[in-house]
Amino acid sequence: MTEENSQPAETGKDFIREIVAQDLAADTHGGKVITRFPPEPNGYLHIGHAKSICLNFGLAEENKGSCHLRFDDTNPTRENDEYVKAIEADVRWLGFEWSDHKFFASNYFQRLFDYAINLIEQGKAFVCDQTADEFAAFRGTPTKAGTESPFRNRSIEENLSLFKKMRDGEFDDGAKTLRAKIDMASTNIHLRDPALYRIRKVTHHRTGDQWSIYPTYDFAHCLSDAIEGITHSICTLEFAVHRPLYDWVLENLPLPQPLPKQYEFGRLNLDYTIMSKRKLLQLVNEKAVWGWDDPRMPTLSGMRRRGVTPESIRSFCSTVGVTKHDALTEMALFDHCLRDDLNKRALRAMAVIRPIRVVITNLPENYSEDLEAINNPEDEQAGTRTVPFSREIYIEETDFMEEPPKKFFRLRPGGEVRLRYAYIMKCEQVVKNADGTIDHLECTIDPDSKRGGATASRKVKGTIHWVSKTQAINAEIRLFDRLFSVPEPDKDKSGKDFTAFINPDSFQSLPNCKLEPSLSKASPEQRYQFERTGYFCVDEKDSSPETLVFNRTIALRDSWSAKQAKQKK
RNA sequence: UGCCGGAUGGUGUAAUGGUAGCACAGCAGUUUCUGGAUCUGCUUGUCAUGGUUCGAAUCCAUGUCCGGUAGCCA
Repeated sequence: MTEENSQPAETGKDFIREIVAQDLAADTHGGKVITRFPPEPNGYLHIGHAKSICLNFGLAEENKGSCHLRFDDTNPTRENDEYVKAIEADVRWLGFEWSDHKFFASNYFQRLFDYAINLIEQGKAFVCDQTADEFAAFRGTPTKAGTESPFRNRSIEENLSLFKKMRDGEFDDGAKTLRAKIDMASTNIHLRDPALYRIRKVTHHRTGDQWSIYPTYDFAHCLSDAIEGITHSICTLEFAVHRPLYDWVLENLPLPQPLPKQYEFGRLNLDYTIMSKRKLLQLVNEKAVWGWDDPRMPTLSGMRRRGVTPESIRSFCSTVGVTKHDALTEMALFDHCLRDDLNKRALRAMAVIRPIRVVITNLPENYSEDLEAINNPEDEQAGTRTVPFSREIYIEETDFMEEPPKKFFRLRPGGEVRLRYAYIMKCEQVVKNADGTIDHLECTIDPDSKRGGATASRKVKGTIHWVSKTQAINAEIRLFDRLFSVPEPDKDKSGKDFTAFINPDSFQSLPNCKLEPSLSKASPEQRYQFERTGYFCVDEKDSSPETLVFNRTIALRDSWSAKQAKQKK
């Protein structure tokens, strides 16, 4: 990561960096900063996770500490190894490395079990026979204290024996739980004797059938942090009410000091998309998208496939900052970070997405010429390339209008336009098919108007891109738009499901695009700007040398069509 | 209704008792062989009411609004 990206200069630290700096100054943790990114392997990572990854790994990097990648795999019913693999790949792709600090909560199952025994022995945990419904009914309400479970005062010996039987699979799923004995009258519901262990006779993706009981998040997470010597345990706002329980568990067990401390920040919300793993999974399962890596998905794998760069995601995360209140960030901010990065790194090329054929009548039949084009005006190192020019070319359908509006600077009957890197061209004739559609255009060029030529400096308002017909390569180009048609699809006032707002026009395939020949050797990692159109990359899954498939990562800013749209309104 | 948080332009953020700043978006220009990029300028803000203070976005009080929280999910 470049330093400019990681911290905006001259602006204050966010509140978490402030705390870390204070802890360092006060030597609270012996000068160490150890954070962790703790995904549950039950889905793919999305841009919201990227915010957390950048925070946790960034904090470690900035303070010469370390950040652990820890899989929070305490609920085997919905976790699996495919997700573990995908999560690792995504974190690496984002540009972060955990070296040998890869952990699984499931690695601690035995120690967690021993800690549970310890609590029982202290009389601070008990085995409860209540059903889930009874559990809920006895919990009380925010205003009414709960009622103690009738099993709360079992003897330590009985608890010990029962808990071991739970482990040994002697009871059915849900028949019993291990609960902390805290305070059924607490104003914080999470302190009303919360469950620590539940029975789940399910095969775990790592421990197999070794366990029939699994620790809850509240028991496993804080202890995992303590076991790993985490100094700052950073999570999202909704866990703030769990913090007293986090502290209670740690303070009641013999653990190395100082204990880790939990801090909460506001998760990333982006308009026109959703950030819930459950809902993203629903889109995948209901085949509303092609999969987790659909280019329209806010997942890291989807964004990668669309051509988004990890650098742009990091700069975006740094731009949105870290605060304690929930915010809804505009996608436009992300778009800006994306374009900003792509503009610097993308190789320029010419591609015609919706072709019209043009015959240049004042050129001989087999005319062919090589022209020099700049690969990236933002980066001289990128050099130049050769683009073939000939008697027949393709231009963009949208670059020609028979009856253009005012200020249309492109081609019109009798009008002139500059062909990028080539000649000034005049439209002489529109040749139509029997049905009235345009078959092709007949044009002439000014032969002295090439760069350096006698008439090169003639003022022509518009410059358009083109591709030589004989050397053109065919490709499919896929255009993507936002997945949802409203800013907050999961917050509908009338109670409609988020799927009701899926944008039906979020995907469009153009199968007959014409590309300049240099694009034949494009690789999925290389980002391109198709001049005047947008940023594109080869689809990592569906493209092949025989049939190239490009994805549009994002369109170029387009002040012309923006103005047109406004005038229509 | 309890408890826990939070509130700075349209959006995201900074200012840690001393000139409310930055970025995005928007608007108007400049420039251009990409209607991209660049560059310039502009509009818009401290939730409310009191209090403390020479001075308050910042401290105090009260209120308002918003979010979280009542899985054997994380």
